[in-house]
Amino acid sequence: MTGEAGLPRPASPVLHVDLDQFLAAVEMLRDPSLVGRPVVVGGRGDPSLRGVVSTASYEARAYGVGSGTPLRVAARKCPDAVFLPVDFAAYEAVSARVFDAIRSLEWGGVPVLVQVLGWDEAFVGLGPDAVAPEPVEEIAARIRARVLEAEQLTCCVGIGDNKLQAKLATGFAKPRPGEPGEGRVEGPGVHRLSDQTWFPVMGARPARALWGIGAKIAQRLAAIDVHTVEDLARADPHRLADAFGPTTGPWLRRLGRGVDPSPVDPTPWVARGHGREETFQDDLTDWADVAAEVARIARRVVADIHAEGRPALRVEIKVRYANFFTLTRSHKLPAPSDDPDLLAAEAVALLERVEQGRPVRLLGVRLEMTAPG
DNA sequence: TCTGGGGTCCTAGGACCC
DNA sequence: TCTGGGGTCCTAGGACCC
Repeated sequence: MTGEAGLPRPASPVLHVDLDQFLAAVEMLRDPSLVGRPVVVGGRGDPSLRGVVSTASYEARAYGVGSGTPLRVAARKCPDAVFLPVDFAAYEAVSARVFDAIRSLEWGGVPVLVQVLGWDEAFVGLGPDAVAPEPVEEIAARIRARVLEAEQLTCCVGIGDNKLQAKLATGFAKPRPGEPGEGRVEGPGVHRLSDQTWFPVMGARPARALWGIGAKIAQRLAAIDVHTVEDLARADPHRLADAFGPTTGPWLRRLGRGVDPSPVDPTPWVARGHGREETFQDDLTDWADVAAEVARIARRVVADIHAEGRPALRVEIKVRYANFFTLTRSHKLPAPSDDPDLLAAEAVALLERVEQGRPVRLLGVRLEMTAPG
């Protein structure tokens, strides 16, 4: 069986697992007194500093605080919230254990395939030739039970005929924030979308609801009179290709029709590159400081790529001025290098290609690595 | 009330080459 | 006379997602 692009298609349903309020939930496990309270995890955990919310607990979401809300705004909307800093190492450790627990599950006598998407999400599926004997809803229930048993965390599961459908189905399974002062309102925990229910459920929803369509693409679609998922499915493919290009156009059309030929790919993640960026609490005005900070950040990134054992092939810097205007400059190296002095000097040299003298709010350095192996 | 940090992929224009 | 046309590499920026 082949999909639209001639790629193998999942023969069995796909599941998407999404941990509930993950960062806040980990913090509640460490400090049970937080349970039931509005908890905001983000930045340095100090709402008087620059930063945004990474995860808000459902109690905090009831006050209109969500991912991406500036911490200062969150503190105004929900003054009683507990603010906590992002603890990368803690979430990574719990996340790894959760997905290991899911990987230990079998489905029809065969280990499941797990494709991790981030700290708190994964697709779960079977190989292309495997056939699941039991109803997929039973697997969903076993995943939720295993995650709860192993790590005392709750999660939701979406089921679909492909990854796109499974990912969107999870949204219907999720709890919702209640009224301010209340806790969460439980959702069903599991929801299933399929080729049969795609248009009845999704057709009238805005195209923006699709995974991969953001505000900008939605706006450009509206300009060619495509507003809903069904509009997108019915749109003239040539018109989409003209407006969005030969790759993005057909991909948008597939999104509208609920088609996704990509398999669940359990191959461990290999980063193309690593970068670090830093927003300064006070804008930098002295460009000697700017150069020194770029060199410092570059050396940290070099340490990151040393951990992978792959040299850098391209150096990129990012400069965000106080007015939020942001630009990047990059340079391909004549030969791969992992030399901290050389790479820091390359990063600093790129500063010569931006306008200097204006106050700087953020600096970033990114190193692209050679392919592994 | 200002707007994080870590990534990926796609597009588009110019350079350069045949 | 007017100024090919395709392919690839490099760079900058845009858009999206978690």
